[in-house]
Amino acid sequence: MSPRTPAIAEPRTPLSRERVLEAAVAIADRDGLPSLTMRNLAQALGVEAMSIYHHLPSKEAVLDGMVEMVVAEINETVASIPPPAPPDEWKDVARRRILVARRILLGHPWAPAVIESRSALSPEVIRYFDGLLAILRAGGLSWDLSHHALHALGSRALGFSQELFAPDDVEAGEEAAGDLLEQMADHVPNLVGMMAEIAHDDPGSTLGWCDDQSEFEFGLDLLLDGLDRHRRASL
Amino acid sequence: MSPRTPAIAEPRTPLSRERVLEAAVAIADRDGLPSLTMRNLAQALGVEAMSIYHHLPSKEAVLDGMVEMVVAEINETVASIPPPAPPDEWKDVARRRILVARRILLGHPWAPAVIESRSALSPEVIRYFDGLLAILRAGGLSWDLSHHALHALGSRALGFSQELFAPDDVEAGEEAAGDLLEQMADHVPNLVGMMAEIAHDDPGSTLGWCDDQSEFEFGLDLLLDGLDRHRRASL
DNA sequence: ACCTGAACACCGTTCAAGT
DNA sequence: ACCTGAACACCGTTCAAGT
Repeated sequence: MSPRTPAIAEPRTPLSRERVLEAAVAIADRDGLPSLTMRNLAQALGVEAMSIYHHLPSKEAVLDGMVEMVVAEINETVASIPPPAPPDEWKDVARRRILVARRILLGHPWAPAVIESRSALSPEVIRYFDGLLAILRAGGLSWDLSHHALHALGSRALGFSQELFAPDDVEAGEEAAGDLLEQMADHVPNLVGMMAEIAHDDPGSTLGWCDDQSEFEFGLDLLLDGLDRHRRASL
Repeated sequence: MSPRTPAIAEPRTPLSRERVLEAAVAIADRDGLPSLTMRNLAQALGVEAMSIYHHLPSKEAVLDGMVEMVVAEINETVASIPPPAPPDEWKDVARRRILVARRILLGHPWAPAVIESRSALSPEVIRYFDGLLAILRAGGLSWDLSHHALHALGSRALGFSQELFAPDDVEAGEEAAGDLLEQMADHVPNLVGMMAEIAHDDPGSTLGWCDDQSEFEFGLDLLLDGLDRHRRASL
């Protein structure tokens, strides 16, 4: 309109690797991973799909970058956790670190699957494990035991454990589970018994009867306690 | 050639759900999951892609069926393992069952990822867990502890734990890992130290320095031992 | 009932062209 | 240097048609 308005039609902030990755994370967070297509991503950025390839070489690179983004957030957050003072505190410090990672990952439900699908190792993930390793060492675990510990914890170290019975729609999932169990009741007497017992102890919990958070912590403590027992046995 | 040869041009065995799934498993075993396309699968069966939809409603259903196939094989194999006699043997029986599942899964490298990607629960997987639950109960674990145990074991109960540092090409992966660590040496002193120590203890093991099988067993025993301690504590 | 061919609505990506 | 439009080589799947 005005005479000296630059002729450029709304160039806005120029595209960049950072902006692309932020938009990608936002789409996956909001609409789920299947909605993350190159065309979709471009549209969110107000740009054509092919423009992205000027900043990232491929969609795989986009996924790699998204993981970096999330794990970088984890690394920044855990950096403020103080290191263990007496060796016996290593468990609590490792625990806190892992639960912080978990809290952040809960905001990015797509992240576990994507992290596990990466065959290349990511610098940020490596940094995370290096920090955890520092805690194990400070806690008095040998190099060998620390190595075993990283493997034993696996993705749990990053705060997630891919649940085998995790329907994407909780309500429909619970109903389907109920139907299936009822239908197979004769073939799966133990599962039927278990569910009956749990429903008895905690009525009204047939829906959402598993608390993911406390199940995660139970498994985590099982591993941390076992590792600490190994440590004490080797003193 | 001969006069009374039926006019049908080599109909062979008619297509069936079973045949489709067997072919699908074979393709994924041999060429990897990305090679499993509907067109590819049809070609292996000597048929057009659309013919498959007469026996399976979708590709998702094909993947579901493939999981059923593999876990059914596991269920058949573990069926011959005798149940625990004195309660204290439950750990060994559970261990044997899980390692059998693992051995079978090793023949189907695509299976872990596909199993974890299924949101619907599979009858064969449910049967497997029901059998494991029977062992836990026979071993004296309470319903509640058994429930925690299933969650804590998670996919480990089926014999796999998705490794975070698992390159698809081992040789290239090890080299890339070495390069990356060297490059980030200042930022990841603990990992560098760990690798140096392990290389020192066991020279010539820089390549393939992690024995997946023994790492799996270490983590498994950590969990089983912890669960058994809970059991004894509750007596 | 079972299978087919063509077509549709998507993908990620290459390439030559624009500014 | 950065972005675009058209096109390519794939996907899974629908549909009308064949036997």
